[in-house]
Amino acid sequence: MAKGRVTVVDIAKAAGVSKSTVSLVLQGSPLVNEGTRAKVTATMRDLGYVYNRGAASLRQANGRSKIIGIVVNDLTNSFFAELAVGVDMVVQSAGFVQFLSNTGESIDRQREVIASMREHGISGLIVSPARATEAADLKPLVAAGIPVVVAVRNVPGTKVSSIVSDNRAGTYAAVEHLASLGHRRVAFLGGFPDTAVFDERLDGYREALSAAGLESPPELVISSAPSRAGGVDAIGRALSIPDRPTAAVCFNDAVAFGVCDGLRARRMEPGRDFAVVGFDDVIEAKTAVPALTTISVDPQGMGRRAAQLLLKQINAGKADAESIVNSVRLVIRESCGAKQKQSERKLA
Amino acid sequence: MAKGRVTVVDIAKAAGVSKSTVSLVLQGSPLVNEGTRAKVTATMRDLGYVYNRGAASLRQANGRSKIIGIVVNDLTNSFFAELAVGVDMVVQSAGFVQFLSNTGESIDRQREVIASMREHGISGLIVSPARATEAADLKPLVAAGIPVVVAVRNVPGTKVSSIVSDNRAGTYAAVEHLASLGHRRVAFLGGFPDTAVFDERLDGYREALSAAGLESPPELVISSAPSRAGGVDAIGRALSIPDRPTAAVCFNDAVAFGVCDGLRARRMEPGRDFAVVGFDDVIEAKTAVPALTTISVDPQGMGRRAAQLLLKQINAGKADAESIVNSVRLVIRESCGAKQKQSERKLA
DNA sequence: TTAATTAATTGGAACGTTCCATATAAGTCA
DNA sequence: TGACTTATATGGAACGTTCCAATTAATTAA
Repeated sequence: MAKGRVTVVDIAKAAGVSKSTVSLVLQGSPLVNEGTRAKVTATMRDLGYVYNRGAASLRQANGRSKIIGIVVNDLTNSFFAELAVGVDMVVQSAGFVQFLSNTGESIDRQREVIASMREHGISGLIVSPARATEAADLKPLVAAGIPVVVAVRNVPGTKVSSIVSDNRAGTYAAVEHLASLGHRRVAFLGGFPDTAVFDERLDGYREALSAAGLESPPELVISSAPSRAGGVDAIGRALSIPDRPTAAVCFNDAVAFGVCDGLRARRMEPGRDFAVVGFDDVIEAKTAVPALTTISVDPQGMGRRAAQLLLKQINAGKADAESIVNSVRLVIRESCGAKQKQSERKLA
Repeated sequence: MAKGRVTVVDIAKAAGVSKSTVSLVLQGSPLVNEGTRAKVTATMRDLGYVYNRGAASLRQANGRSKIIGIVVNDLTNSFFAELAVGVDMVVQSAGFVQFLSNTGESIDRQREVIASMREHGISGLIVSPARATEAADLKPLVAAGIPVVVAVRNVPGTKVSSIVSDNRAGTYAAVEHLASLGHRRVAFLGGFPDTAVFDERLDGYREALSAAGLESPPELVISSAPSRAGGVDAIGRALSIPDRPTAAVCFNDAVAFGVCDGLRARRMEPGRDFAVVGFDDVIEAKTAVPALTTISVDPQGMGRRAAQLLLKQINAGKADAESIVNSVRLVIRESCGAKQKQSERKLA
């Protein structure tokens, strides 16, 4: 029926007003008479008008759009998927829409998508950076006055806002808990040693051990891929050392699940024969058997907070870097054996 | 340093050519001399030029952009996250960028985000529709000539392209396999009965049973939420009926994991004491203990194919609906007991 | 009554790009 | 020589919106 798309001029013509008036209606300006407003909105509905945000933001000062970008390093990891969902929630209800891209830890891909997003005129960016992201990758954005918040992983040497979880406090609490259950040899399993997140978690583990008066021999920290397979591998090596650990705090939940798998493969039951605690509290942690004791970080909440921070900066116009650390909490379930100990105590 | 953003006019001025020439360079036109091209690209780099796609697609005929939209019903479900990743892959390498939104099964939210995406001028849409999505929700898009492909779930009565997996063949193969292992009472567990996907999977189950000469008493199909918790619930009910089933094909992997949990809670070992097969082949299926026998659907591949189909239609200009059904395959692991049977056979 | 105020509306210019038709320069052919 | 090509380069006009300054109409103040 229509030859081209319906524009404000078409609406104006049909409603018998000027395009300026239609524009005012579009923006909900109080300067327009209720009657005219009604007439115009009716015409818009009738003609099936769809707003052209591209044209709008072209005209608007400095081309600020209603688009924010979010790039994550691994969307197939449910932690980051949850993060994206959290961002989406607040971004959506603020009338923004999100460009989402997955880098799969590729720094080149990350560069590409960020460039592409800039071309599309994003007014802000949330990035969970790929490994080895440098400050230079984000520099042009901030130079152009585009607010950026990095999430989950920090980018060293960069002056942008960030939101990371309190990794140190998390593993500290985990070790403290295990020590209170009587464990004396606690391993740290999984993760790649070249990352800031790994270092922080390891630090918390070491601090808690020494605070509990326990030693932390280097052979008890065993790194591996931060995945389920990595966990299987790590527990295998952990159980082969002479003076076996009786408990482990794992780099993340994926590793912890792998550790459980590895234990079962050796006829050991996680929670009863060996205590394991994870990190992240992914959705499956609660329903797994045994339910995983872990450090809960609420990635969705983190995403929400990141988005709120970003929106604040977008609205403020000026973006002074702000770093927020997301507090975490130990949630005690079954895989650490605490529940079991408790029932034993009741029997005694 | 710069007061406003750098535009083609600035580049033209600095390079001593006209804006038209700059535009030609931008589009990689062969009409421009190599020398000028080099000079122009150099100036662009020097001045930190960033292309304004908004302005470009405003001018371009009918405002076709390099944006495609993807809306999924539940991004926290790794199946859909994988789907999105698959889409992202091909979309990215075709020079497009994706708007991604999560509806969380809310039809209102879906309407909002689709409207918002239209305003931003997407040139195509991939949607894994929320439950109860109607043809009317997609009608305006196709009327406007915007290619749409629905994935995973079909929307009845709509004339758009679709890509769904061969649900019937999947459960058929599962039942066939279980029957060949000697099972005579096979349950169908989990899922909501009001969906097309459920019906198709149930159909395949029934057909295979009758093909194997087995009966399919109604008490053996037990619906529940398509989640891990739903699985726990369903197996609980399944084991309480008089003539217990000895095997189950589950609505999806989440349900299957729940079923395994429920079995263990009753001191039954999945694979040994009860055969369970899932549907989807999520990443954890392979590494779980026991490894899950399931129907592999390769959501990432599905995403890739959906994106390819969409891009084809975008490039073709005209979009005749095409439906492709994604074939699935039974992958035999441990939870169905086949491996065990095999080793028993070897001993015999 | 006129002047001043308020309320509602409006035409044109601008945003950054692409497209079209035209222009220039150099080379080729009778 | 003049009339063609061919290879490059170019000024406007257009895309759909918003903003600004200006206009009209209705109301109030003096």
